[in-house]
Amino acid sequence: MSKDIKNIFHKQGLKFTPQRRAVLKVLQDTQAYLSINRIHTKVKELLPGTGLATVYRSLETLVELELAVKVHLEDGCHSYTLAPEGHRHPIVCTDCSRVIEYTECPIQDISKKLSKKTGVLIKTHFLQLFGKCEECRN
Amino acid sequence: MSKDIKNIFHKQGLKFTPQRRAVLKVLQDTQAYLSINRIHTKVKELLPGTGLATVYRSLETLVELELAVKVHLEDGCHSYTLAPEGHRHPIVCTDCSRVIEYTECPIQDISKKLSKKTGVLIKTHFLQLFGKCEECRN
DNA sequence: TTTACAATTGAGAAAGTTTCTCAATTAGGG
DNA sequence: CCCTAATTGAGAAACTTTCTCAATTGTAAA
Ligand SMILES: [Zn+2]
Ligand SMILES: [Zn+2]
Ligand SMILES: [Zn+2]
Ligand SMILES: [Zn+2]
Repeated sequence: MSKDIKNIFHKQGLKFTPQRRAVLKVLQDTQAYLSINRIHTKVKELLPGTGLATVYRSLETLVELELAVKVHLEDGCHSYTLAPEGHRHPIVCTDCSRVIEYTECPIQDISKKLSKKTGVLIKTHFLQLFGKCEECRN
Repeated sequence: MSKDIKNIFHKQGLKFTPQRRAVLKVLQDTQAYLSINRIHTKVKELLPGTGLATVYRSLETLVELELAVKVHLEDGCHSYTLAPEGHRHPIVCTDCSRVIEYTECPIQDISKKLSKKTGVLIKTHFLQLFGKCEECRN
């Protein structure tokens, strides 16, 4: 597993540094959207002394490698989470920010229709669902 | 038309100031996503001397009144556009940032199914489609 | 294992974005 | 035409993100 990820870095001529490892581990261990500052805090628990700029740079790298995704929350803050495998969309609990992935994409089916109808050649889409999870409803 | 909008402000005890008028007009005249700075520039053409903070405040007010919506672009910058009537989703041209609205929402149909499946009571969703418009493909 | 080098890091400066403060101005009801 | 609360402009302040550079460190090759 870790070997695979290591290779993803090495194939791009990138180093698999402790800092990048730590950022990735934080995302893996937290199935939720995390702001930069929360990621920084958690990373420093694993690797004291890690700088904020490094967290920014690591996240940028992880997104380029498609190991993480940048998401957009309504309050305006950018957050990050582990990249889903395959084509998936997140359902986010607005209370606890837990993320549940789901695989049924209703967009792909209608993309072609919409392209014809609107004249816009649709390439990508961004979809997030928001709600309240079971635990938070008690 | 303008009377209606005026009333929306007055019903909330808000003033329909020249600055707010100008911000709204910029959004109305530009069927595209606009960054704060571009809005500020265009507003100053209509109303020289308008401060940046006022643009921020006006946009916040317009969003509260549901006359505008805040959107999220992949490069990270927040932008604004005129609020769509009813439930709609935007198709954004990644070249010219023109916005085409479309009304067929594929999410509402499957919300209930997903709620049962995942245990998350789905309340809202955020959907943006990206592509290349006819003009930009030439 | 050791060496060599390009990639990466931490620290702080710098740039950019958003919010806040407050005196002066103004829209709009009466 | 007043009065008053809402709003504004200007700049400071707070916050977020990027940049710079000397020092460090993974990693491939020897
Ligand atoms: Zn929850
Ligand atoms: Zn999809
Ligand atoms: Zn276009
Ligand atoms: Zn919808």
